[in-house]
Amino acid sequence: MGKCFALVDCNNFYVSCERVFDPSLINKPVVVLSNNDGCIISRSNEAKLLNIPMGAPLHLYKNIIDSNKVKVYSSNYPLYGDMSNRVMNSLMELSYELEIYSIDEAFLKINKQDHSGIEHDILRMRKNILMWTGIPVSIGLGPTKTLAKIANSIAKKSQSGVFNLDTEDKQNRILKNINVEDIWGISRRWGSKLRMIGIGTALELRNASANRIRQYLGVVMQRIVYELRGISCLDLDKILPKKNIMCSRSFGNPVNSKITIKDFITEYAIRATEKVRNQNSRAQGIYVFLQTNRFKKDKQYNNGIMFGLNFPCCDTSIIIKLALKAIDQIYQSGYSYHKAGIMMLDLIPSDIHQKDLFQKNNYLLSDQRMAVIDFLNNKFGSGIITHGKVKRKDRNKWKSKSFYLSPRYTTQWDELPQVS
DNA sequence: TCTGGGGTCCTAGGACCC
DNA sequence: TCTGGGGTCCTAGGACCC
Repeated sequence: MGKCFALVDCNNFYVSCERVFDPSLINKPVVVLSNNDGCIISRSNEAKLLNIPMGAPLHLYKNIIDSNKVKVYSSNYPLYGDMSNRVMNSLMELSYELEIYSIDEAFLKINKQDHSGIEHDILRMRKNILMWTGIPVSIGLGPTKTLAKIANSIAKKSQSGVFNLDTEDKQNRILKNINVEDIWGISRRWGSKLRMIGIGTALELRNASANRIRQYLGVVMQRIVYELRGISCLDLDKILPKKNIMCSRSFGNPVNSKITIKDFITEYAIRATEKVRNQNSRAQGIYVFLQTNRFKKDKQYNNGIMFGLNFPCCDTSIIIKLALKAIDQIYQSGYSYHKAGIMMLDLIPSDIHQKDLFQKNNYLLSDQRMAVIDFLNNKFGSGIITHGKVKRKDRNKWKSKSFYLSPRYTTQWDELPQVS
């Protein structure tokens, strides 16, 4: 018997997190918004039934929301991140190989020779996750990741929350009803290309000539064909450190002052560098960008600049200086800015030291300083130790909107301890 | 009035090298 | 007069994911 993959997907994850801490939301239509309260990015089943689409701008659905008393929440990432960790930890219970694919999804690889007990184990795991974390999950099983993904979409609609797409019989039956656009890795563009050559369903794609598909659409699509046939081409991805790390946000209100933009970019630089240190990396370059609002008819301006670093770096104060220099170079007065961001580029492991002894010593001091800051922020709440540049004054005026924010139930201190 | 914030991989083409 | 062929690295852009 071959491999078996499982895809575990938290049902309506952000909504489910809110429901854990406010059970009155159960069985009611609920939506969670993107940063800045712009779009709807998570919907309860009840909200889906009201035909509120994924990614819909909130303002276009105000009427439906009001008339159906849909509960609306701003996104609360500290809460969702913490709940995600709890779910992922629960998944380790069965000691299958695990790949955390996103905040609300994970693949498992089951290497047992005998697959007969799997469904039972998986059903029990699902029950435990619900009991331990309060989050309902759906689990799809299949001989490849792509088939496990499809199985998951069936599991979501099933009573048990688990579906195994193991036999050819089931595969024939299910794939016939899956549109190509709904296959993992295929979206609108590729979908319409496939339709142009008469392939509209997963079954038709599975039965197509792999070589012809490769010629026409490349290796990625060819792999999908094999995956649909049950020949595994995509293994679990090891949790590799990220190669780039970004921090960007749109502002709550248009900004035209350079000072304010610098305040924001400073914040983003602090966050981004923190994330880089968190995965024990250093950046070899940064990219800073600034944008006006493309949905408005205002004068548009959109620019970014890249700086290489002389040596790999994860020191916040150095990155801040560079990011501010970048703003000096790309900022143009006379525009209403809407969004800015910083990307940390070409990350490499921090233990790759430069040979130069002098540099190494520099790292030591900087690394110690950063470690202290990270430790205190971690222990006493993010932002308790910060860098002199961040000005709190007037900040709320441009801060991302989140009118509907729930408490950070699992991570917030009621009172911050005093640090002198 | 109001439209998210992250990431990945692959390919084609140019520069450069022997 | 003749003006190869193959390899690697880098970058920009396109496609996808949640």
